[in-house]
Amino acid sequence: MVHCLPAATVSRLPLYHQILKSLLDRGRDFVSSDTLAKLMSIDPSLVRKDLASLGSGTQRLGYHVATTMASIETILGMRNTKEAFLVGVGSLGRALLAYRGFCDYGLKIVAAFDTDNSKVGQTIGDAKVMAAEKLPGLARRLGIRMGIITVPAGVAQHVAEVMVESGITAIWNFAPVMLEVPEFVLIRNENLAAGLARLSYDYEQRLNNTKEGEGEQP
Amino acid sequence: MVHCLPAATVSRLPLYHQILKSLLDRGRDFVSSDTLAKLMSIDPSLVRKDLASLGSGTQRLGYHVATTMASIETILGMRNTKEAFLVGVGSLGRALLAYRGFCDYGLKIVAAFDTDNSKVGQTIGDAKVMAAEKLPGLARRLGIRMGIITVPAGVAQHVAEVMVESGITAIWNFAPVMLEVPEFVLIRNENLAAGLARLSYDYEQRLNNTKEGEGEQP
DNA sequence: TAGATTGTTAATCGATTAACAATC
DNA sequence: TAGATTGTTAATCGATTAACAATC
Repeated sequence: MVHCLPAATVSRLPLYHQILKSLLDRGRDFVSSDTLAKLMSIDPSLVRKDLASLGSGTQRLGYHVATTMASIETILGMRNTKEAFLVGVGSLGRALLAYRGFCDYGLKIVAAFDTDNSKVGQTIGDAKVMAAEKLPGLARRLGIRMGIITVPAGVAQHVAEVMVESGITAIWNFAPVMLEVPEFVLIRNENLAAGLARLSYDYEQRLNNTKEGEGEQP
Repeated sequence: MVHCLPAATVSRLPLYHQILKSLLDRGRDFVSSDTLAKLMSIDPSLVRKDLASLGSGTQRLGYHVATTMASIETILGMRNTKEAFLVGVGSLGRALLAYRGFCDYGLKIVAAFDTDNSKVGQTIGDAKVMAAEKLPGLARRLGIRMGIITVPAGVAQHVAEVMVESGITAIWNFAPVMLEVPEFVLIRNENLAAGLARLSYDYEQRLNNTKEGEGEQP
């Protein structure tokens, strides 16, 4: 393996990228670990450690914005186009199909699938909606390796199995289910409700603290 | 503070909840830490440690599905309704408005806002779309504390500031920007592109490994 | 040169795993 | 009772922070 960065570092790279992009847009050439750290609410030395692995720092000046962005893009594989199929043309599926931003990350959704025949034939974004049963044949023919699941929880496991049988080995899963798939299949769960629950917990927590704080005052 | 669970535990609670729900649907009364661990691809002792804080385990039998779910719901504050405003009725905003699942988590999106007048007046899900300038007044009047941002990156910071000025203290942010807000404001970033980047990295990584593996064979 | 800022090492912290006694 | 399974302690691992020397 050329790069084998710590998992925590990898999950911060997209955030650095995002910030660097906005700095680039504003015409900044260099940025310091301190500035980045403040924007991300983390420690400056963590920024330095993360970016040291990219080897793009310059003492006294900081990090060159464009170069650092480019390194991140390479490491994350944003520059290699990955063609994907999406299954489940509900409101979330539609939103993902319509979103233009993913192509910056090398993702190209080439077709969408749904069991609802009234949706078949529509075009959303760049993708045409097709009948679900056409997926296996097309996936094989086009050599598709990535699948996006935006179906309801109840059918997601089935969809995942069909995808795997059709040669798909990386799944971006938006259904709130833990999919059971063979070990060689990559899964990335994007559980919106889990994110909400997290926010909800912190919210609750703060309410309780405030109440207690009030109670403690004499 | 009554509960102050480790951050890692909190982020797993929604996943336990999700799995327990599907077990309940299938009529299971009890489940062991081993079974849960397998479904989540984590260590059984981690499951026991997480759930011990809920105090719902029964030796020899495992965890009572319904009771454990209920505890999680209480801890995560899923049972308290939180009224929210959503700003940005694009395709993602529409998807969130249309999604029925959030009310299980205590979230009720009571209104949506957009600067595009052609969208004003529409009803999506249970929410009516209103003109953006009405947000501050309404938020104050209704005592809204939670905001959902689904606008493009470029205007997200501005929207966040308006929200904060209007009394909103918890923000669920879907725009790919790190928002700068006062310390007392809770932020939960839901960065889809970051998730994609993560999957993309693992995908790339595997490709490289495979290639190297092949190369090494004599 | 002096000063700012990186890169890197050691120290700390928190999360996960392993092991096993407690118990239903 | 014997066996299964939790709860909990100690050990390990990985991630973050603090400190500072290297350097442009």
